[in-house]
Amino acid sequence: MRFEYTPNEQLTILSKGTEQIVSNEDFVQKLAQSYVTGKPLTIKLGADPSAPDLHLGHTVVLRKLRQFQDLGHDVVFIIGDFTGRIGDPSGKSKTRTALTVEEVRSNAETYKNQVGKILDLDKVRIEFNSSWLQVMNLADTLQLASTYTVARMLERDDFEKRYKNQVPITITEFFYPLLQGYDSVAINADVELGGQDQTFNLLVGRELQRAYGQEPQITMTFPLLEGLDGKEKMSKSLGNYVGISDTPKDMYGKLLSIPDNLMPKYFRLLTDLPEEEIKSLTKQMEDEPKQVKMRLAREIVTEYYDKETAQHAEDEFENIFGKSGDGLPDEIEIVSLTASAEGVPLQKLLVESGLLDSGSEARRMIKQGAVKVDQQKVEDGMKMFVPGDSVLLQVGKRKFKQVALTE
RNA sequence: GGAGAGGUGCUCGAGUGGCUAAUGAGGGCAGACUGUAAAUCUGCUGGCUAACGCCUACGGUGGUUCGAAUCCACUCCUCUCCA
Repeated sequence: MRFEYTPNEQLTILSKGTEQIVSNEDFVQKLAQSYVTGKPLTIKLGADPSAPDLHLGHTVVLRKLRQFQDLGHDVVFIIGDFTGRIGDPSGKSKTRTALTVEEVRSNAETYKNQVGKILDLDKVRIEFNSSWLQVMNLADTLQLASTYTVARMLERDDFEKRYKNQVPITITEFFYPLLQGYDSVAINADVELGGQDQTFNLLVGRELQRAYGQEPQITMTFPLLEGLDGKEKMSKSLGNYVGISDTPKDMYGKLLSIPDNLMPKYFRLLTDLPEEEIKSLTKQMEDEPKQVKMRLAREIVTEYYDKETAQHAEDEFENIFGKSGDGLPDEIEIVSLTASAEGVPLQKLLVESGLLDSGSEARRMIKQGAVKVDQQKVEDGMKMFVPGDSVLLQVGKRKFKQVALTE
């Protein structure tokens, strides 16, 4: 095939937003070589099979992958159905139980649907790493293990930390980087992408490829995206994420709640705005932080939906939280519940409607003045509601339910 | 294999017989202030109950005791040192 962009142009596009590329010279060379031979590079991205809910944190890498695609390179998506059984040691994650074949399959399907919002699925090759890892025998495994030393393993900072702090590390965890690296060997990857926290694993891939007689891959890592709290890496388990399947309304609202200092980073990693514009927006932030943040939210919502939807989300947001609005979203879920003639007390209703999890919590919330009925604060948990009543329940600023009671 | 240390609520971490649903910090939630930002202040943060109160909880099982997170036995798990 013919590449539209020269190696240098490609390099410029592809380098943008990266944290680190190992190594730059090799990358230049690979790009040049593929340009000359007309042979696309094989770009690898590994995916965890257990978390099919993609959030903006994932999209940083996916967006880059899309650029590779647009430039004419081959993207290989590896579903780590086998490595998923070990679980990447990086966090506090404990060894996970093996997923069933069906679970993996259905997760992969979900994944595909979501990834399709960013990548051109027709041009993505999907592989399951169980297809080569499952069949390795002990001899193969030992050979793989012999390519790396304990000392080098302990270079990985989280291993080092845990070792120092006397936190257990299992041998299988040492295998994780090896297996992930072996994936690169299996598909003969030219470039592997990953978050900054994946640096070690990606580099192991290079070593293994060398050991198996291949040209080492280029590793391209990206800054980690902090979540809504502005501190921790965006993740589902921490609840500080914006899912790419979130409703426009949620997406918009969540984005407006990020700490100010995160805005430039979000613009840079999550939108296509040119650097100059991001700079000027950063400047504008000093005087009109809210305007800039609204722009950010609009940009991102537009990316996953469209302009009108984003505008609509903004209008609604302003209506709920703005000074002029009536404080209500335009769509409120309606719940029908039954009640006996003597009625149901408010605190029970809050639980039955699904707004709160337990009666104790309901009592607490009421006591703290967080509960409103038809926009009026109510502090009596025993306020009764009878069949025929239809009321708007609200807890805090963002939880609403319209409850209709029947006999 | 031997010796020692340790396993407490979402997390860290105090607590060595009753006053301990368990100090404190972090996190989270809610209220005030705001731009659903930051900072700050306040309250809440196992479940059931209108409430009094009741139930469940300190790795697991069993025991001592009027009473145990705290003592004993066994057991599982982790770490350190020695081999």
